[in-house]
Amino acid sequence: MPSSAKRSTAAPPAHESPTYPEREARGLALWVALTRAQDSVAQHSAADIARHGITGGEFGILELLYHKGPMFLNEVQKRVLVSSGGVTYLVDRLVERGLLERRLCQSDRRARYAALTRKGRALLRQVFPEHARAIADAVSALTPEEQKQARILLRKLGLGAKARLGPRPVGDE
Amino acid sequence: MPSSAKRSTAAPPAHESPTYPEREARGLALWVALTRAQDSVAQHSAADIARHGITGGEFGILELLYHKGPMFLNEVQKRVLVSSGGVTYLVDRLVERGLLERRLCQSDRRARYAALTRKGRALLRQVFPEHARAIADAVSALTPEEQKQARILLRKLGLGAKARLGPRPVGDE
DNA sequence: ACAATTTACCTTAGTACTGAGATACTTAGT
DNA sequence: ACTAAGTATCTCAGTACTAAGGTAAATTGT
Repeated sequence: MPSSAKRSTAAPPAHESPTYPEREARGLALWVALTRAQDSVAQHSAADIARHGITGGEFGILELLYHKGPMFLNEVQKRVLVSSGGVTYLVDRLVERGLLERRLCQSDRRARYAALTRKGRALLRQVFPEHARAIADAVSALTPEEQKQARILLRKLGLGAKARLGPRPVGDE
Repeated sequence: MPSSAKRSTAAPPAHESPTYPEREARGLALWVALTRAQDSVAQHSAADIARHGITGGEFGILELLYHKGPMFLNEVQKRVLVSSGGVTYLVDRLVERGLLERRLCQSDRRARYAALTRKGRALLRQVFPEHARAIADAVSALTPEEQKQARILLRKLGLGAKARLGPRPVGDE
């Protein structure tokens, strides 16, 4: 039964890992934990969403419109984590399924806004509470207090990291 | 200059958002903060890595082998967040670039292990410390104490969520 | 009024994967 | 030895995007 134990007699040679200064080690450990946690919860989310034949990106748009109401596509793009081409692609697919409508803006003919159809609204009214429960279950390893604390820390982390993205390093290099 | 302000006279109608029980609202807020934070830091990581013409997945494998030494491909697959086909694909590309070698296992001819070439090791020796600094910068909105706390919470969250994935809901539907 | 710029959205080509199934080998049982 | 089952890896078709560039409409400056 120990199938790979036998093989390990021929396993690659041992190896010494380099070490890093405390600041770097701390940052890396946080980054790894952050990615692993996100991935695990994302799998819960995706599994729940997939039951309805929708991808995460599609659900993001549906959910946004369900909660915030009809919205111009450029505003949609700012709020979800996909590119502008991605919004077009996702909205196309949702329109094909009859969950979403594109409507023209009268005062600006470049602009369109997206709105849920009755069918889309009905779907989300049914699906979203279940989804919320699935997410709440997924994060329930943390107590309510810990969840609040984690949210505060993550918000600070996320906003800080985002702010550091824009300003290009000028000067040396 | 307020370009979209004009348009908002024709904007979609206001809308009432549904509300949810506290437990769900808390979980969703945490999930959003988690995803946003991960995305922002991931952009720092990707930007740093891209300077060397490598993707995140490729870097993950290189970094793993750099720190842990040669390893069987199935072990690699367990440690990075990609599928088995993905590992093959990524390793192929790294081999093509001369950064990695596939070696046969003598006692089990099904198995192969991957090892950095001298060139790969040299690349990572140069690149990884910079990368560690980039990540440390990206998360530096949190104090060292906050980073530790966040790491602990995220680890608990991630492991808990992962543990809840396996057990399939048996029974109805 | 007219060119230049900006903004909004879409199209196209390409990328980095995933998932299912195929292949090749090993192990266990008879 | 032969069969069955298990494991390690690869192949290939398909997916969900991204990035760059294009078109149309609005805005600005002259």
